[in-house]
Amino acid sequence: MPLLKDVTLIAGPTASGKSALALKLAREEGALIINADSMQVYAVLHILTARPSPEELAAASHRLYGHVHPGRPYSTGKWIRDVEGLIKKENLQKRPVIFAGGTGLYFRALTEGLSAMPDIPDEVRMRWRAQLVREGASALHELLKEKDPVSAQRILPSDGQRIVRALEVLEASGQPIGHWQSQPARPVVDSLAARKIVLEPDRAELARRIDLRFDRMLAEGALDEVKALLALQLPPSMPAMKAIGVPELSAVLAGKISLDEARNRAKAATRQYAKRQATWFRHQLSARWQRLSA
RNA sequence: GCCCAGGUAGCUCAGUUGGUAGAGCAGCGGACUGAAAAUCCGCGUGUCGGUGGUUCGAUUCCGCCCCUGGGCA
Repeated sequence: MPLLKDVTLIAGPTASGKSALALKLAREEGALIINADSMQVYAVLHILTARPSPEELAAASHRLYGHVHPGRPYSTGKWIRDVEGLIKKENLQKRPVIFAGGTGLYFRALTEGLSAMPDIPDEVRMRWRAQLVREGASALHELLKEKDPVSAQRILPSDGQRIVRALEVLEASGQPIGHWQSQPARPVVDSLAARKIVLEPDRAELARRIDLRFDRMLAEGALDEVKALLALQLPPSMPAMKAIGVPELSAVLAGKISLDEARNRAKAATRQYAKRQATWFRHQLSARWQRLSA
């Protein structure tokens, strides 16, 4: 599949105004907007993930928003395959496309590709994750040292998630994860031809916007949204259950903390998330990205 | 006005039998190849409310003052 050429990438921390910018450009250029945010893919969560409003959705074509059931395991790999499917199905080589979102890894997958790796059977994945919960990260790290010493050296004994990933890839494929990661990856978009924009707003200003936005989310019915999500009875380890605001508001519904407490915690969690995003964009994106302080 | 309890990091508080202090949270910096809104690493000097006194030395003991709660009038 040829690389997509007529592409705009808009990255930025949460609440930085990516969606608004994407919408403006899309209307000027007749472009299609594709979501590059790992949480906005989930159905049910539209308020808490700050998905575009119905009016915004009507003002331009949007794809890959809310298309995943929160109980379905999703991943960067699935997303990039969804993108490739869209490109084929809608013949996007012939149309300007805008990717907007806050998930740095998704942009990397777009511009550099993901190394081909085998799918991990759900059974294998669930088993290792359960073992992580039971035995803790450092015990699994000991195991990894025996089975895949190269990875064990690269991964800290406290980093449970990466340890489990290395173990499951090894079990499912018979090869260490490093073997797969050294395979050449195939990008999806032509990074040199693309217009690449990162929004980098002032931290204090961003914090103000985050506060206002979370208050607005509550006013718009975020609590009801969490109720609807909880009604699905998903394990709390599912990614959708970890969206900022979900654990906090669930605790309110369970009578464990006050709404005010939840409000403060969710705002703090959002600020911390924005900081991690800013760090990623600062160091992981190439110098060829245009950085807007707005 | 009197009595009691407080006043220590941005917040909540611990502590120093006198040798200028440390937790949680917040905040800041960083890592990042299929859960990435994830996962993980690192960073703690602050007139210890003010001012006098005792002392080699006071945030710690004593006096006075200020502030915040609560009680009594």
